[in-house]
Amino acid sequence: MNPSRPRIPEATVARLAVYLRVLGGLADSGRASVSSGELAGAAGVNPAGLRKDLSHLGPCGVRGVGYDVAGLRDRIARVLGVERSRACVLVGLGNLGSALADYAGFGSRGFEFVGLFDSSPQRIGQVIGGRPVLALTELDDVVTGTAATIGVIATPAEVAQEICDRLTAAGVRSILNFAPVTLTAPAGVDVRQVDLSVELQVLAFLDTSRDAGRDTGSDARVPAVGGMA
Amino acid sequence: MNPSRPRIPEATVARLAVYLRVLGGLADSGRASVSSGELAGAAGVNPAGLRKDLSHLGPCGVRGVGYDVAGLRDRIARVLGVERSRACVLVGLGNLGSALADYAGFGSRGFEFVGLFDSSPQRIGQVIGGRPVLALTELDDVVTGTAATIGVIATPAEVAQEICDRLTAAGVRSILNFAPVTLTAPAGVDVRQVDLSVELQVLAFLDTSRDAGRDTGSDARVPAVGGMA
DNA sequence: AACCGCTTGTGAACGCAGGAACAAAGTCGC
DNA sequence: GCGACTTTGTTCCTGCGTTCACAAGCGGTT
Repeated sequence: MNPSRPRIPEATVARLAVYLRVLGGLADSGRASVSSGELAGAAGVNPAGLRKDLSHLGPCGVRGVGYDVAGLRDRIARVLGVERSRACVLVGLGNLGSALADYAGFGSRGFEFVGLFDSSPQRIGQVIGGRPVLALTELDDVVTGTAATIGVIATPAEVAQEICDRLTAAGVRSILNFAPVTLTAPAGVDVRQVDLSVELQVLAFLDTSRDAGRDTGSDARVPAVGGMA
Repeated sequence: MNPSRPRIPEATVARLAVYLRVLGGLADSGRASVSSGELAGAAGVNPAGLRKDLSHLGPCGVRGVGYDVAGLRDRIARVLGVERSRACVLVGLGNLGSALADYAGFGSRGFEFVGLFDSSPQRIGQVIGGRPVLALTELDDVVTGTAATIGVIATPAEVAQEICDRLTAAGVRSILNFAPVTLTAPAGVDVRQVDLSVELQVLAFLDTSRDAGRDTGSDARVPAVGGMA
């Protein structure tokens, strides 16, 4: 209940980001206030769970009325640390990296790519998402110069660990890795892994077990797709 | 412990997919057997947890020796339902969709895109990842004709729900959604959400709480940048 | 053939997340 | 001004996931 210090469960943080997106949409459509039930419905979660998540921020609603859309949005943004723009670097501009660099969803949510890096001479100098692709040799200078603390790895798996080492050596402390390898990073560095094929394989398993499972399928397990992934 | 039927926790399924990837690498490098400790290290998990995960498949190791790499790999692949190729359709071939269509990691893990769809006339007819982009009007015929059960949505958020409806109406029962919206699907359809900006926001939160949390950072004298934003 | 070391598989405890029910609080209507 | 309704914030409880620790089993060695 302490508003800022006591650590918030990671699952809650992931949902807060979802609430933030929904609130942004509501604010754009002119809504002034919203109830927990409606917000939970739009986010795909349980209303009680949503209120519990918000309780980690301290009281921020008005009983009998609901939540102020803009106020709650700003409060969540502040807690998540996205109320100010954060500098990120992106390494690897193949298909996936280019998609990430050009993804408007990042810029609109407080993330700015201050450096795009690739090892291929063919890609260096290209402009993707409004920024030029730089050579890997400039990585260290850019990271230290911009004080970027977030790095995104979209390279082939073979070089991902090396890039991770260089990023951490340059001062990056949070890494989002799309390469299908398990990275090892020094203590104090957070690494989040997004493996697209893992997501598909989980789907395949659910599909298979549904086909084969006419016995268990009685209850229709609806796992309340909690889109954290 | 029942080898195949009793439902395996979803968290375990996700890790099994990671083990499968690691085992594939070990098999390629000629390794014949591997211990739980080594495999856990390569996958970034606890050895005891790994053994518990594998226990859901029934006994599949040899005490005192370890696990047979190829045998365990095939067994996991069979449980996950990826030992045979699965037909998938992909809707939305912007930057992200094109990256997905061209991502070799899918094909090598038992997923084949049997149909790429987009609404833009400019993209229809283009060949991406070896397959032509089709018009959305053909979606229903392709899904029913190929018996595809998995659909991937990489469209703008505005049309994602409509695509979801069309996919489920055509018979798709598993959906991987990259659009930043919460989809509602009929019961019996699994939806997994991958929101890239949510991942970054979780990183931002960890970063912020680390900056503010002077208690945890006891051991690491992080010289790094002088912390002026 | 028996011992010993190594590794798996499992049982138990701990902590955490999720869900439902209840009390507090504020607003709207009369 | 007062009552009733609405909605939040909290508390309890149930279940799951994770971790630790130990017994069981197999191979190699003497």
